[in-house]
Amino acid sequence: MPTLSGKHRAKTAELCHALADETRLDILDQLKEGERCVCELTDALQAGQSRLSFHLKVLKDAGLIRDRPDGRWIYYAINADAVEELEDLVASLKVMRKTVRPSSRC
Amino acid sequence: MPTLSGKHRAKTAELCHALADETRLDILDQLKEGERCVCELTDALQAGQSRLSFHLKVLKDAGLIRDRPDGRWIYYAINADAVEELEDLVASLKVMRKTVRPSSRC
DNA sequence: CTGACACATCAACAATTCTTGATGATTCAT
DNA sequence: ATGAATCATCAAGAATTGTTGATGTGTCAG
Repeated sequence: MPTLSGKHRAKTAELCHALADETRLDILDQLKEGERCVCELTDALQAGQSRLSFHLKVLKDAGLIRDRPDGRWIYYAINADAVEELEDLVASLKVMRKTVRPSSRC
Repeated sequence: MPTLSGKHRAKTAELCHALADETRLDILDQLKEGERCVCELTDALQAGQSRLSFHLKVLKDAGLIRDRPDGRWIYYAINADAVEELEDLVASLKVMRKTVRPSSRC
């Protein structure tokens, strides 16, 4: 339901912003394999703990991932709902007019 | 074909970055109705010509739009190919393992 | 209770991105 | 030719974003 225009515009921009960073794409690529805690991610990607924590927060705020605290660890995983929102965005881009010249006025 | 990992990662990030701005989402929303020249866009959205030119370049560099010079005007339109790339990205996010705990080591 | 571990948060700095106004190139009308 | 219109580009500053190292919080093992 969140698409290009209207009040969802800001949320759409936030969602895309979260995807607009290579470190965060790496994180998502890891999470595709299943839940991961931060220390596993710092191993897999070669990044400092502070840096990963920052990017995980960006992804979480955008709703792309969720966290599940378990004792001393916090497990992160992809949030399937957010992926659906992305599908809606792409779908809305596909709905294009085929008319070539409906405008004027310059 | 461009997904999360590998050499396409940078291009994916660029694509998402182009979508991560409200002004650019507004532009795409306008272009959904068909081709538009810059002066039509400056009218529709309330933005200076210089500012729109900047964002149009970002969208064009990412491959999301194309331009068609015609005399004194330049018409911009959505590039359908880029939308397909976005579909691939979303599709790659949907392919998730359902296993909950394949990892260890912390 | 103490020390080690996993993680978040903060502060300071670096890097990138966005905005604005000015200038330049090209096209068209007269 | 001249002047106006459309658009790109540039330079400078503002704003946002990302990085790094230090510090703080909660949890577990001994």
